Amino acid sequence: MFDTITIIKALADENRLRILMALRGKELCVCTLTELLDLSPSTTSKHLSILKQARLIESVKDGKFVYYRLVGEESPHYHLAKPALAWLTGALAETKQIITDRQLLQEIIAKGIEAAPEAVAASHDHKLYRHVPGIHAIGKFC
Amino acid sequence: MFDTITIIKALADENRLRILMALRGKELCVCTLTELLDLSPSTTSKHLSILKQARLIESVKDGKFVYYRLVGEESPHYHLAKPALAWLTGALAETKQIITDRQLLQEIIAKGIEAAPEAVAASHDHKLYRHVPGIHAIGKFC
DNA sequence: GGTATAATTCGTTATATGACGAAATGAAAA
DNA sequence: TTTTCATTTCGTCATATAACGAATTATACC
Repeated sequence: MFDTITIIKALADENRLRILMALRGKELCVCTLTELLDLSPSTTSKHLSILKQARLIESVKDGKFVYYRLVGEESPHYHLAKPALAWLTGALAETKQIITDRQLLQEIIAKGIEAAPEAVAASHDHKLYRHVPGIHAIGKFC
Repeated sequence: MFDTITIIKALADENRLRILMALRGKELCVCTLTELLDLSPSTTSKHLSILKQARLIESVKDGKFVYYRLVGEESPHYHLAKPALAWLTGALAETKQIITDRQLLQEIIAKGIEAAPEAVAASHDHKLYRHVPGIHAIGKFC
């Protein structure tokens, strides 16, 4: 019961719901999410730590960026997170705010790529892609 | 999105989760829930009003008692409430706290019936059953 | 009628939460 | 090496929340 309450409390904030919906099918770094939500970096980081403590998301460090993603099937916490995320997706994925976020996120990412074309070229050469915040796709880009 | 956030905030409290689980399959009045949760009547009433505003429960007045129940299929809010309640049931129904509550609730109801056998007799005669808080079963008693 | 009981509303209090900026940390770039 | 940038931690503030008791309303009982 305690785990479930922790999850619910983590879900009980609009910005954290937007984060979870933005992370469907991909990894995003803190700065990208900060721009999407229009919050201070410290606030965004705090929201991410709450979601992480609730075992809804996990993080990977890559150079100076920290990428967050929804917990994957291989995580021991997946069985608790999955039903909650499935419900949320059904309830929220096609709401105005989340549709707008999807659009905005595309623009934020496109802007980053345009600003650093050499980084994109490097990533095509299978080198590390550390110059722009960018995005890590998980499975298909949704 | 606003509706879903209202629902999540309504779920973000242990006592309200206990209420929702207690209401599965039956109607209960405020005084029975107050005894189950060991809270003041005003606090219990406030929790119920939050759940009602979130459209997760509805109420029926019967004499001096007010019975609360989970929103039924016929409610226009059912489509929003159902997935949330289904998730919760899966996550919580077999937790220690909720199992204990089921046991305790049986005892509270049994005690009320023992204290007023004539009321039970009246209910068997299809008369109104207003002397003890009691319980209204919805479908099978679960 | 008057009293007792169930429920709600209101005011108060203590705690929890979400926001920010400043400061600290760590890694890449110049 | 020094600087820059991404991130986190910490302290602070304003607001939201959960609890209670007192007062109010409505109904049943005597």
